Amino acid sequence: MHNLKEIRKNFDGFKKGLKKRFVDIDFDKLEDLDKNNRELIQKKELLEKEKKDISKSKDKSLFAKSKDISENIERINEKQKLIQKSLDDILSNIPNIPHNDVPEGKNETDNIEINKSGTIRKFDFTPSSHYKIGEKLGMLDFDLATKTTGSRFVFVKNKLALLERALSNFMLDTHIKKNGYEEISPPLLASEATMFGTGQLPKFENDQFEVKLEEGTDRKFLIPTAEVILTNIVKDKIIDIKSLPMRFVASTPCFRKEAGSYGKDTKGMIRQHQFYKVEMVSIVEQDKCSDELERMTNCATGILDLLELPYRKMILCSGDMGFSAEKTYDIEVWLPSENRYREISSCSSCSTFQAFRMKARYKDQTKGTLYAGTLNGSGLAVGRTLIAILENYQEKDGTITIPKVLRPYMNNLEKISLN
RNA sequence: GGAGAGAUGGCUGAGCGGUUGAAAGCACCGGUCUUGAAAACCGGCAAAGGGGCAACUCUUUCCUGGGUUCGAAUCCCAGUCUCUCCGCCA
Repeated sequence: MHNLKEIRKNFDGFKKGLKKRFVDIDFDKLEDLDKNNRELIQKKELLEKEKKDISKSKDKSLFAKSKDISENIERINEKQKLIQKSLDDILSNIPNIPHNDVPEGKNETDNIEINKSGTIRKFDFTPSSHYKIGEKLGMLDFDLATKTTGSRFVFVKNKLALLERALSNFMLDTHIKKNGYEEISPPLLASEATMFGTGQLPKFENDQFEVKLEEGTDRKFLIPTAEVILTNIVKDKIIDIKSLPMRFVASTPCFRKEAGSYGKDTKGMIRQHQFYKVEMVSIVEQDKCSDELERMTNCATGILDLLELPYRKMILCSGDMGFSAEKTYDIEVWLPSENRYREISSCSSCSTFQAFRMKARYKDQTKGTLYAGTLNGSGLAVGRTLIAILENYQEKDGTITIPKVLRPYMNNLEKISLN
């Protein structure tokens, strides 16, 4: 969320920054409400002062007057709270302002490739899709998931289940031992406030799975990504600057409704309601965001390098970025069956956007109390990594060669085959 | 599920109707001392919001939301969370 105080200082700059996002915001209304709000606050404070003075004087003759003032304050307060609420409603639905580096563009077609890495394998047969391979091996079962649960779920079985687990462990180990992240095994449910903190609420409620609880109790949601719960570790906190940067990593299931993606990637496990993802989160001093984003992105691509999977790095255009992001790199892995790259990781700097929502701050010696910078990135999406391995490491006979770095995690198994 | 106890600043913790934004300690920052460091001593140190070019100033905030009162951290009600005991269950 944006700080109204900062917006006020440079309203035109604010408008201009958001123009890149192609969002429809009633700026005039925002400005009006703010002006109105401040007038009411001033009125209220004047009366409050008067009341306070009477109370301090303990002069009984003034008590009746004080009561009058109280009523007056109450009236103004009602009005002011209403305006404040409209103001908050508008503000909490405004996305982050794109960083200067971010190219202007409408949608994913305007994203820009930064570089490619790895070699694309030449097949002497037509490469099969991951779901065909998986089903033939009897280790991916979509029909069974439909029976027990519904669409967009999958049973991963046998050696592929082991591969999935191996991938999680391999990624976690790498980020923990090599990249300095602290391992976390977090709750998979998040409160409403937590979901607000990272920006999933209020605007994207439709994408979230909410858990049904007794009426009147606080709402809870299945996390759509560990980013939500890891980032909120610093919610409502004044962080000791010495503990920055903080880096967390977790492997968790993620739950998404995928509303509005009907007909998109209906086959296979590219787009599921539930999937495992290894997520990295960094909390940094606010001026360190850009450096940390590069570092984090390298942590993500490092995994692909080790797995020897070909990929490319994209910078997202303004129109394709997530709500809370100021700058995002997508890492796309090569999928032979589709003959194209598909997203396998997304690393974003959210500048102070989430920190302001969460009230996550630290004290800087010269600059006072500052909002922290928050970053998140997949390192990597485990389900999609599984797909990439199935497709890139498939052999003509339907078997899968296991990448060398994963073998220690799979009892030194070298190949996945029917037997 | 039954019975209690509690929630105060970065942390620990006092206060339980009237300059209490809040004692004390720790942490942190500045200084004196020291060859340097430690210790000791002195000083500083909450956040959010409003006004002001600024110095500064005002308001709010002691879990959240209501209420009582001229006045609430302190009393009442509701909610959230934490802890202890009993029961139940991984």
